[in-house]
Formats: sequence, C-alpha cells, structure tokens
Amino acid sequence: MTEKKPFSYKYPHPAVAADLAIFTLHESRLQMLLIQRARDPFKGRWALPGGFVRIHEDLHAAAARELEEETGVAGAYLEQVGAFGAPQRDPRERVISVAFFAIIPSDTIHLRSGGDAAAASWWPVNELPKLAFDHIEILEQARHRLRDKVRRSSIALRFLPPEFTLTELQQVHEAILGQDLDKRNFRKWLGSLPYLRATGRMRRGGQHRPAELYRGIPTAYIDSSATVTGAEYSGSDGASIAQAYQRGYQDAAREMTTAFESTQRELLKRVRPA
Amino acid sequence: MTEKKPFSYKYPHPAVAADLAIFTLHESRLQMLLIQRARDPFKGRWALPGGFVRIHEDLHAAAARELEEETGVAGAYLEQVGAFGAPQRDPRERVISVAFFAIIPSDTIHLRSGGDAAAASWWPVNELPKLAFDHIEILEQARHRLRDKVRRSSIALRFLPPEFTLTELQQVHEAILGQDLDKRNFRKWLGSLPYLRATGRMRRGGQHRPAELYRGIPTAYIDSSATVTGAEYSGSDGASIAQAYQRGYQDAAREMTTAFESTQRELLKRVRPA
DNA sequence: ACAAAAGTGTTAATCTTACACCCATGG
DNA sequence: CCATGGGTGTAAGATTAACACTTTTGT
Repeated sequence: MTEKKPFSYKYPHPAVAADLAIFTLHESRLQMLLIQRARDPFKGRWALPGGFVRIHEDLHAAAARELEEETGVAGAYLEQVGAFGAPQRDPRERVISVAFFAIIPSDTIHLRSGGDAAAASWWPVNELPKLAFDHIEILEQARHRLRDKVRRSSIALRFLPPEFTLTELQQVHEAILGQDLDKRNFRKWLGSLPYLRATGRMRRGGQHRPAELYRGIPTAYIDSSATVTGAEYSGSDGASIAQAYQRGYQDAAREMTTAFESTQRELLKRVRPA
Repeated sequence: MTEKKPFSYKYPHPAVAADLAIFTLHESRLQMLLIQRARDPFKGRWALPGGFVRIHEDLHAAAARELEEETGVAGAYLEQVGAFGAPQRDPRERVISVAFFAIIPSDTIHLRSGGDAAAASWWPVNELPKLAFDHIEILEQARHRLRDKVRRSSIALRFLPPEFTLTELQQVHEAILGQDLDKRNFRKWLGSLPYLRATGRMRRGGQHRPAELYRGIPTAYIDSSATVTGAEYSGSDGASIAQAYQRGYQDAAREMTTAFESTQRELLKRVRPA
C-alpha cells in the first residue's frame, strides 16, 4: 500500500501549484471558468483550474499550460497575481499556489474537461458557487487587480477579438467595473488613449446604423520613441499619440509591452517565419 | 560524503524561499538593505536578504521572520510582491522565491549580520551594486509597486516615526518618486487625505521656525462607518473625513487596514493586555 | 539682524461630469 | 415608417499646476 517516493530532500519542501482565474466576457457579463472537483478534498465543490508546476517549468509556462489544457486557448493574456501559501490551505500536504489571472477573448470559448475535473463551466462573477480551498480569496484579489488595471491599461482589449466596436469595448469596462458608463464621456476618454485605431471598416448587424470597427495598436508604435517622433509631425494623429503618451500613458504602454511579450512567447511557438 | 535526505515525495518538489526588498529613508534618500553573500553561488555579490520558508510556516510569517532576523525590527510593513520562479534562477536546485517588500521607519535602523551574509548594509536605490540571482528584477518590481502605492495610500507614513512633520513626509514622497514636489500643492493634497491629524505639538530644531507634528489616524476612524458617522457632525473634521472618504479614499483606507492587520499580527505577540 | 526652514492663496489650465438629440440601417 | 443601437458637443464643476512672500526661531 505504500507508494514509492523517489524524490528526496534534506529539508522538507512544499508542493507548488499554479491556479488560474480565467475571465471572459459572455452575454455582456464578466464570467470566470470553474471546474467541479471530482475527488476529495472538496469533492463536488467548484474550484479554480490549476495544477502542479513541473520541476523544470517556469511559473508562467505552467499557468499557460494549464490554461491551454483547460480551454484550448494558447497565447491568452496571463498575469501573476501572487503566491498563496497558508499552511493548511490544502489538507493533503503543504501546497503553495501561485495564482494567475487570464483573459480569453469572448469569441474563443471552448472547454475541455481535464483530469481532475468532473465538469467545467463558466460562471458570472456575481453568481459564484461556494469555492474549494482558499480560492475565493485568490479570486477576489484577481478581480481587484482586473478592476484596477482596466482603467489604466489597454487590458480591456484582451476580452475582445482583434476588431471590435466601441460599444463592445464599453461593455467590457462596464462588466468589469460593475457600473454603467456614459457613452459620450467614455468615447471622449478613449480618444485620449494612444492605443486605439479606427479601421474604417464597419460591422453591420441588427436593424440599426453600422458600427465602426477599431483595433489595438501594437506597442511598437507608442513606446517612448513616439514622444520624439510623433511631435515632429503636423499630422494630428502622431502628435496626439505622443501627447497622450507624455501625459501619463506610460502605464498603458508598459502594460501592452508586458502583455505582448507574454503572448508573443506563446505565439512564436506556432508561427512560421514569414 | 552523501548527506541524509529524509524528506521524500512521489514527485519532485521545488524549494520555496522568501526574499525581501527592505526599504527605508536615510539621509533623505530611499535606501535598501542588501547582504553580501558569504558563499557560492554568487559569493561576494550583494543580494536581497531572504531564506527558506519552513514547511508549516505561512509565507508572510516567513518574510517577517527573515526581516526580524536581519534588522531586529518586528511589525514593519510587509507586502507580497509576487513569486519568482524561473527554472535556473538558482543554480543549485529549483527555488521558487516569494518576494516581499518591507518598510522600516527611518529611526529604526539597526543591523544584524545573519548566517549567510558576510556583511549587510544600506544602499541608496540609485547606487546599487550588481546583484546576485534575479534579484534586480525582484527589486525593480518592488520599487515599481512602492511608487504606485505612495500616491494612492498612506504607505509613506511607514517610513516615518509615529509623529512627523509635513516636510519629512514630503521628503519621503520625493525620495520614492525621484522628483521634487511643490510644497504648497503637496500640502493642499495632504489636506484632502483622511488619515492625517495635527497633534498641536511642535518640533523645534535648527535656527528656524518650529514645525508642527502630525500623526496617522488609525483606520478605525476612517473606515466605511465614517461615511455615516462623520456626516452627522457639524465639526468640520469629521465631515471632511467622511467626504474625503467618499471621494475615493477607500483605497487608502483599505491599504491602512491591510497594513494594520499585518502589523497587528506581529505586535500582538509582544503586547500585554491593557 | 540674518540665516534657515515653516507656513500660506490665487489664478489659469486641464480634466471630469452631466446631459439629449440626430443618424443609418433592417425589417 | 418605425424600432434599434450608433454617433456626436457643450457647459459647469472639480482638480491640478504654477508661482513668491511672510513667519518664527537660533545664533
């Protein structure tokens, strides 16, 4: 009945897991992915997806792997929230969990049911069931981080496909902040951001005026060099980007850089040279 | 020559350490504590203080323990920055480091030289030596967090003794932000914060006008109940606190709560009932 | 009396908020 | 022609930024 335990250390070591708060926008609501535990402890309870970090695996890579196993999505936005390590958080053994939050675009919702899970499904963040372990705490920190960031970065774009309407973008903000926003003020604010560009294309659908489609501008165009470059142009576009940048959108720029870097790492794995 | 390794697991487990970016204000500059490594790897290099988390020890408690071992200070402000776990960050074995930043008041600077350290000393953050491991990365994240928080929380008070002058508080902000601030605007801004109270006492020293001493108000007075309570009073103090609170100082309040909680845990250990 | 830091207000510019109507399309 | 969501501007209020002189003390 005794298992083989071939990995030995001079001092006791905890296990390290990566847990994920995976957000998406679905039916105009912020939703997150939970799995129902198939085994004890907390059998039947809902929990954040996650799993153990492999011994030579980077934390971020472990989270990305779990994310892909669970959703089939590679290259989603992924950001560390922090480590959770209360001694008794897992009754089996000491487990330190490094939590991440992930955002997957609302047009990318597939699910796979993994090994530990009896079921996986999306839950609106305001109607969550009781969670296993200390996952409610992890989740609250992730939500808080998301709320903070949505105002100061381009992270909202991560919830949307590459082209989107401003109304869709507004719905992302409203879902995350949990409050309605004024359409005109919201658009005025967007106008001051350096990372949105109208495509000129339209989305038509429903019996109403078509909406213009926008895209996020990759960071390259708005990093610090834009301050110098943009200012020389008479074209209002470059100038306003530079100006907006100077007025404190470094945060947004930095965030996009980080985001792109992390995504890039994943994407590069599956892209042939052009 | 083979060591005994009595702790065995079915799967390999990483070691988990807590590393600390310990900040203080010294000679009007933001400084941090580094230790010089006595052993390989990186023998002779400077590094963040830290050590392994014990198997039944909370992460926060491990950081607090290291902090006290290194500085003799208990109950300092301590906040997690995140987990750092690149596979080769420590050449000896897989080590995942949970980083914290700590703030110790500028009147509390004692040092003890611990086991691993050949020496420990304070370094101005703008004149740091080359660091061991990935500590420069940890430190940059900690500094960034500190800069972000100083504007949106009462964290600056942590650098000061319980009573301080507004000029001292301004110096804390200037040291952290790395830029000079306008005295009048700074004070106007302080006036809008809910957590400062003039004591009426003065500090005299030097051949100039004495400065009034201030204190931080414990969170109890400014948490959400203040919104209700304060508004009923005609006394301008309560009302303005409530008002300021409503206008978005929840952040400050929450931060102080967190800070107080973490400190309290430490302090309660050494306080007799009144 | 002078050197040194403490303390104090006003104005212009910018940013934020509140608010209501016309437009283009599909049915 | 009507229902639906898309798109647009202005004025008042709040916040931020720039800026210089008087006060109080110790020597």
